Amino acid sequence: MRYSKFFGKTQKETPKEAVAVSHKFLLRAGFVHQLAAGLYEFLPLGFRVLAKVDQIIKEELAKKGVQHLLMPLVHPASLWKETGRYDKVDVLLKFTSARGTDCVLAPTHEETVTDLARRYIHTYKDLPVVVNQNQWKYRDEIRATGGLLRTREFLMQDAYSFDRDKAGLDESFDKMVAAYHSIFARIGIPVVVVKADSGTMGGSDSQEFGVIADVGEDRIMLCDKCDYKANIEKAESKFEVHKQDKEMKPMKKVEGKDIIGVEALAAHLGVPVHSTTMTLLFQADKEIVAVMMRGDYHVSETKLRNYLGCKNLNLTTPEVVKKITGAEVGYDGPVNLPKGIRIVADLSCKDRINFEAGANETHFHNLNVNFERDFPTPEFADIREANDGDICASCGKGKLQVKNSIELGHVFKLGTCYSEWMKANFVDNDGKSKPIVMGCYGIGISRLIAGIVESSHDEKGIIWPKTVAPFTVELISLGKDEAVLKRANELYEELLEDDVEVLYDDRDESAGFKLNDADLIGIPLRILISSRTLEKESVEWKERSEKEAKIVSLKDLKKNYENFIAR
RNA sequence: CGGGGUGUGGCGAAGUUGGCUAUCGCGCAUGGUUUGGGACCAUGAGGCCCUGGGUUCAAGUCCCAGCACCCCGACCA
Repeated sequence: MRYSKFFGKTQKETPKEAVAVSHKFLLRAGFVHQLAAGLYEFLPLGFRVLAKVDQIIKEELAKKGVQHLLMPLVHPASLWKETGRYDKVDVLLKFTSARGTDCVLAPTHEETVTDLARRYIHTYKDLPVVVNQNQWKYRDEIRATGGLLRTREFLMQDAYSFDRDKAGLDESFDKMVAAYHSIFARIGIPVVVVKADSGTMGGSDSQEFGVIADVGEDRIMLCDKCDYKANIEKAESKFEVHKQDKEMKPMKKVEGKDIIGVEALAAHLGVPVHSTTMTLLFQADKEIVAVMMRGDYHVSETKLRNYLGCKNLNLTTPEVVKKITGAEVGYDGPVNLPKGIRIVADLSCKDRINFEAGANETHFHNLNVNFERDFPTPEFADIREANDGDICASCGKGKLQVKNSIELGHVFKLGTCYSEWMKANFVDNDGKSKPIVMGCYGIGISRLIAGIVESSHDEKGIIWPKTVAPFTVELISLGKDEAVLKRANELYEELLEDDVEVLYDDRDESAGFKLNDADLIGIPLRILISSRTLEKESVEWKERSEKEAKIVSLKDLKKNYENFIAR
């Protein structure tokens, strides 16, 4: 392709909306254009990258026997009502067709794929099977951010496995995890795999594939001694145990007016932060639960939700707090709560003696509170979000470090929830009808592109890995010298003959202009011809990832190129 | 969903207490000089100053309403 005829040009100035590095470079270099919030057009450069990633994913999955298919973007609402997700998924865009049918734009495809399964899978002999599609999704996010990092409409690879039992699912799952590793390895992006929560998808044993980057919205914890890795929502750590009093002291009510935050409170009361207690009232489905957390930790709502086994979990409103405790928010405590309120305390609260807690009276706290004596001993559970620097629960030695990560892929063992909701059953070899055991596996393809840029760039622009670069070679001619232009044109034709994906910058522009554009676009190999190089029957050879260029003679070009590709 | 911010040629911006023909840089077109790290000269094209309403002799500028986009937050008691 001649750059002079190419659709989509570079820009010198960064559009003001771009904050994330990937967003800036992808816009400036002409890979994408923003149509509206969270909606992007892929220009020829961007589309070429998208197509390559798409292709790599399909090839790697096919190697594992995964079969490709394609399901619609528009679904009848009835399908979503079957699983109950019609009213539950808040990013679901609902609309009515011209014929008056209620429809949704698919944010994911469990419903349609399970519908296909119940139509086409009848016997255990049809199992196991894994199907995949790379299809657009629409999620009506309230807030799209960071360019391609979080869009409303995005291309996603989503595969679904069907097995006759749990053991089969484990096998399919492992196969898909292996496929994901080969996909990311082939693309050349370093991924970190962490344990994660399965969220509204349902299921268990979920793992996230992410790339570490400051702009990432996920926080993951990595142990610096062992290979324990987990999303912060799930991470398990050891809490520091502090020396406790031997004897219980009498409980004492003290004033702490207008003191916000545990640190200020601890200072005011003259007690260590770890002996303070936050008591939070949660609405867990229909039940109200009081949650006690040691002052130096925060509640992991994910852990709490999993422990309680509830679907919806929210903090109660200040009005409800007032009604239940009789006090303003901020003074809730476990003592004198109305009878029947379930109390769950984090493990870090256990074995404490003489701790602080809110007094359920505006402006007042209790000191020297004790379990059993002052209120019924609560249930204890790990509902704590690990702090940066906590000791790893897995090896007991290393420290957990928090890193930001961009979630690129997510795999879940769904089990039988969808097949039960939608009656996708098969007849097993014992003659009994059983629900199909499912797994699902997704990669955000458009987000992956942003992830690649986030993890592979320098101050001048993008550095594309060879496998997904929009072109493999950028050929640049410098100057107006007839001989140079002639040789460059010949070389361009030769490269095309050899099926090399080449972008030929044939524009009549200054050297700096063209070289800066090349750095920005980030094509892995740059071959430059000028009168200076032509004198020596050679070209300048510069790999985007290398600092220095070298001179390669024209007759050795092909050999060098073959080596470059093979590397 | 809460808070904050921004809307002016394709991009980035300036535009004072309301005032005369809406300004600058980049980009674009034409001609010429240049060509190894975003060259230069000359000429030129390109505007519903987000939309609607209002105030005024006069509105890019003030007021009201709306729309769009961006950022932060959305449990920390």
